[in-house]
Amino acid sequence: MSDSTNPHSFVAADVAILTIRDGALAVLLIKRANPPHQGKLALPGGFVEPDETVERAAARELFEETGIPKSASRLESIGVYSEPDRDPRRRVISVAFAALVPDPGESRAGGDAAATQWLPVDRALKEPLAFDHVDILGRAVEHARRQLEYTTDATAFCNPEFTIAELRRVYEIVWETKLDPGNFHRKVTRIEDFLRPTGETTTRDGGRPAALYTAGGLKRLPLPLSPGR
Amino acid sequence: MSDSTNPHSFVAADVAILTIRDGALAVLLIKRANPPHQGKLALPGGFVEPDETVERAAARELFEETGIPKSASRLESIGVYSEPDRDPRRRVISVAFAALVPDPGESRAGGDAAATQWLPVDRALKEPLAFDHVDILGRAVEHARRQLEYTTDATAFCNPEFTIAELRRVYEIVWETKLDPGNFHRKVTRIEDFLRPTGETTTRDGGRPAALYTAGGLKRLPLPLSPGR
DNA sequence: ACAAAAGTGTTTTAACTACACCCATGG
DNA sequence: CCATGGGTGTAGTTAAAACACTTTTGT
Repeated sequence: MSDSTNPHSFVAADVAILTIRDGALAVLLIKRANPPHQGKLALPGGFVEPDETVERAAARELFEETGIPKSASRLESIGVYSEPDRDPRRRVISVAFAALVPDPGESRAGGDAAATQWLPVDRALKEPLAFDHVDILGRAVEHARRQLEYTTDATAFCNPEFTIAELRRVYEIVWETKLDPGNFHRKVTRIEDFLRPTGETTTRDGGRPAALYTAGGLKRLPLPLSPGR
Repeated sequence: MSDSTNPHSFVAADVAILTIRDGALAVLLIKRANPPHQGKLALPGGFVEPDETVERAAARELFEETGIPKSASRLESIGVYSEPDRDPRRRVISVAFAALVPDPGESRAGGDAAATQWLPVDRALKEPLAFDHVDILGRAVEHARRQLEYTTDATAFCNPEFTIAELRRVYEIVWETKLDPGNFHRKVTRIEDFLRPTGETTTRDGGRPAALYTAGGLKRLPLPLSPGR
């Protein structure tokens, strides 16, 4: 670490809160009330306070906007955005996060609901988002797609108890593919500690009752779950 | 982005410069000349200047300490370290990078050579490094191990022209495994755009002349190159 | 009874492992 | 000629893809 002139910055945490809604990957956006970029859509975010880490700042934003505690989601750092002029008023370095959450439904617990909305990501990416938030969102989506291959993060999109078909739909939507139900079932149930059966069943998806599962302790898949090959 | 009180910080870029030396994964460490942690070993790093991005700051550190330009290495962000008390004197948020570079040999181009040294990572991880640099180094090594599975980053450890066996040794050292030479050869040569044959051969590793290759344009492997399964 | 979704069995196909074997050089 | 590492051939094993088929519910 060398000496330098005046190298201090504002550090912000911006969060792409992703969920699956109406059969599509969606992101929570807020309408900015103040300049810069007043009135534009933006990712939730805020400055990192002197006594908190960037992760805690991101978790705080997540909770404020959705009421979802960090423990019920997957929150991952996806990059640092530090172009000197990315904020027109002053130097702000942003640490970007992706949060994968279950669909919270129409209502949200906290935040000023009027100013927030869920938007399918393919539409959100065409919006003129504030700052470089289009870049951040793009990377968040890319990150989510890859994470599903190598980790158990897909379960973060599901309710605490879910069926294998619900989990499969997560993969199908995020990867934009069709997966064979039978082969998928075999594949995920064979992986040790990925899914923990509850013993309960449900018929909420119609047809034969499906076994319910919760996420097991596994975080990284021993073999990648491939989108297509 | 909400308003807040006094949320500005110093932002630093710290770089774990990794290479393969004497058959082991090694990291470049500097001996700190000034407090805090004076005299301790640390990763190269420095504050981000007002007109540069964190990536550029990391590339600058890399060049200053090794003389290696960013283009000849793989430089990747591996995380943000922001515990409020990680620097005892003031709030410093560090953006950590891993740089994968070919072995530069005994001499180094820039930097004050006396204060820098290469250390095998397993030894470095037992040293009392400054700040939270042990954590950063650990994550850098973990990152490198995973990157080798899914990307073509292994070529960054090799000289511009390398043989397939030299590439194989990179994998064997980083993954601490033995790989079958024949199967490895077939596997990597079959992947489109991974390796570009130069037409030249070398006998520098003994035995039958080996074809020389340069890195192709591919960045992500279509199928993971697995360490063991 | 029928539709719809869950879950299992079976055949085919592709990939990986292990290891034998040949090739081309230096000494 | 022999040692050394480069590279190819090949048989056996294993996993994945495709898809037919059985199971269990709601209506």
